[in-house]
Amino acid sequence: MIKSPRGTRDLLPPDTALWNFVEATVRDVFRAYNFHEIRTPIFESTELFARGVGEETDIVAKEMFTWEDRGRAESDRGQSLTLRPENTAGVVRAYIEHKLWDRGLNKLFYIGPQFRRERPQKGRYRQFYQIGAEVIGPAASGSESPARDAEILELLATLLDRVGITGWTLELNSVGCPADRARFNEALRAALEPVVAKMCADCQRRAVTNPLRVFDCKVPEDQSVIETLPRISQFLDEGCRTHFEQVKEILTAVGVPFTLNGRLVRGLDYYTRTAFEFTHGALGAQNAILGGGRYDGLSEALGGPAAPGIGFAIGEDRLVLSLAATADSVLRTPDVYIAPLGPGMNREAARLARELRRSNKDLVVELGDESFRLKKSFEAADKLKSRYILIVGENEVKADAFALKHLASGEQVSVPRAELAARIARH
RNA sequence: GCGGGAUUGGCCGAAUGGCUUAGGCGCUGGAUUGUGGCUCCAGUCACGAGAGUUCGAUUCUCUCAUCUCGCCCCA
Repeated sequence: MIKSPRGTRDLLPPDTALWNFVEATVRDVFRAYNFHEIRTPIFESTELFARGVGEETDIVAKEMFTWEDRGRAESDRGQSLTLRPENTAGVVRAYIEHKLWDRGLNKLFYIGPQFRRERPQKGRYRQFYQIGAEVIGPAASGSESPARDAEILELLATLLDRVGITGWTLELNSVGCPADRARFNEALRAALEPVVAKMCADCQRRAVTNPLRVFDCKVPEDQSVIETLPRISQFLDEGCRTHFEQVKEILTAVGVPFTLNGRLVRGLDYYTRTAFEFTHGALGAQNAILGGGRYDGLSEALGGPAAPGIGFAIGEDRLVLSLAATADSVLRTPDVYIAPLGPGMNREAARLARELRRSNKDLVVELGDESFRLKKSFEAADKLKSRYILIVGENEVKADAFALKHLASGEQVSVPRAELAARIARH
């Protein structure tokens, strides 16, 4: 049997109803904040990710699905292409390519699949879905303002509430500018040198490869040492410090709760200043339901104009996973099941179905078959959880009035053809 | 890439070195052919793949695959 590739999965009903509910709700929220949708290709030139995400990141170094194009045209042949492992680089590429700043488009959102070749786990797949948004534009558009950071975070709090996620935590930090980080890294290495020998094997490795990651350590014995290490907050320059203060002030003013986490560091090279994560307890080791931050230098790194930006990506798989609601609760069931009774009734049933659907586009109409015995039609209507069953038999056709039965109450009435749609509609 | 745990029918879930091997849900049909949801009856569907041990394996061993929980990293 051919199975779906490792780390991929089929989403089936009723789960798809839950996914659609999430996406519809999210679109509503984005609309209220005046964000507009962008759809970028699911594969891009490999160079985009190498430059945009960072050569040294795990994503680029070992997790991308990459292949070489073998097109006929000289321009295609040999080009290295990659399934997108995240969507920010693609959005910024499009921003530069189409000069979106000239069109006043600076608040964009996307929903779509991303690909990383990782070991699958709970809430981690090789094809996974992200819902993300970016605010990007020339500094004159206000894109650098702490007000944008706060608005994004407030939007996220609203979004999670609307979707029905309870018990989330917003963790907040500032990772400063590249210059701040360089000085911090230096100080960190210096501070680690005398003590690293006492730490766990992972930390000893991190101390060499990427000192920032020492803060991710969860080994209890190492915590006391980690507490003594310098924090990024001590290395922020005046501009970054003020920026972060203002973000916190606005958040407090609008009433979005947050926790400062001086140990929060982001994995991707392009992040600057504000960094954040929303976590949820029900997710095990992958407790981050979404992550994001500011990336003021990304556009320039990709050859574009200076364009400060801030964005986030929600792991949609993880979001759905932490939803308390069951898929059944958002699954729409039929309003009416039409039961053609006996030979020749399919035609009349089809006409009725068409009339009902045309007269009220919100009605969900399920059509049975004339070969069914009436008992079987009832069973089918019950199984589908239809609200009404509409019987289409010879008597009804003669009278041009049809037996309509409410299945839950058992109440049955004869309804003239012209009144059917109104009768069935939800009140 | 590295560890631990799993892998029984459409789904959940027992037992067992040989004697069809549960139970529940589901699905199909029936209990006299224009009225269901309850009940009853009948039917339906399996031991992840390969190799080995054995007279014989779903049950023991090994390898692989997949899933899962961690590490790494991230959404």
